Amino acid sequence: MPELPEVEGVRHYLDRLLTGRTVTAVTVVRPKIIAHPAPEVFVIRLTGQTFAGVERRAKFLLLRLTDGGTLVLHLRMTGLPLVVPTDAPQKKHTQVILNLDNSTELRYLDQRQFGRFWLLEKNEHDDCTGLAKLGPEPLSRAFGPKKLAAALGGRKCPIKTCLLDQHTVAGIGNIYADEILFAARIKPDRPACALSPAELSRIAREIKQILAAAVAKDCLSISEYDVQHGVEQRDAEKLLVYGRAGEPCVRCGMPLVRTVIGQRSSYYCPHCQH
DNA sequence: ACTGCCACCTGCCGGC
DNA sequence: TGCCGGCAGGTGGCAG
Repeated sequence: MPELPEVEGVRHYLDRLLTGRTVTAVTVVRPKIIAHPAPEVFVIRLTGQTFAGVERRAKFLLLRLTDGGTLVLHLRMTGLPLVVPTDAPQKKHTQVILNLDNSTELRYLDQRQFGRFWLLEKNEHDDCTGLAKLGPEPLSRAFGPKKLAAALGGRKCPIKTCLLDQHTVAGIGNIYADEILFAARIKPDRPACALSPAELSRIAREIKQILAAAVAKDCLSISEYDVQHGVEQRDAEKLLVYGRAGEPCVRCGMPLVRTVIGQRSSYYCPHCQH
């Protein structure tokens, strides 16, 4: 489901409802959701912990604990953490439950079961999560055209594939990759090594622009991340190309097309993206 | 090291 | 109505 902007919305939601709460009990419905440590150890170590705050790195949620440890969560495609009253009816696909000290519980739902939890100790440096290998955070000041050019190196694969590679830049997913390349007027299948410095600058600028706008919009509609419905809605009207094959391009009016790049659906305007 | 391809899962949708 | 293939916003691992 989520790319960086949606994960940021979830971060805000969890930070508001979890900070200061203590875990009174842990139920692991589906053990494979716990990537590290072993599920039994996970339960023992997490019980009694208090949340200090919730941060985000790329698409990872970092639930900081007051003892210096971190509960890491990646939602992958369909992960959905909800904080609900203890007596709320349990929904299908509930995978992990953390009871909290205020008669609420954090319920982790995940239809496709791709999401994962990791519980890291204060000074645990073993990177079982993959966090250490991530590329720069696209909205940080440290990221810009130079960083992008350096990360792309002379790679021959399509620029879209490179943007989806979390080692290049961290947090872009399939939808925003298409939106970014449309805004930068670059065809998604262009080999990264064939892009000019000016084109790379446009891409770097649009990465920041598109993601920042999406984060801002998500914060405004955070109430949409609704406990009742359990779904956050991406405003599809804001997407200019994704999912719009056959519709007229908002810039030139020519029909948008769908193709497949790196086994992922890709949408672009063959007339004004080069 | 890079690249392509598959696997991991469930559910939904359109076509026959 | 029902079955079947294709598709889904992510990533890790494998082979070449």
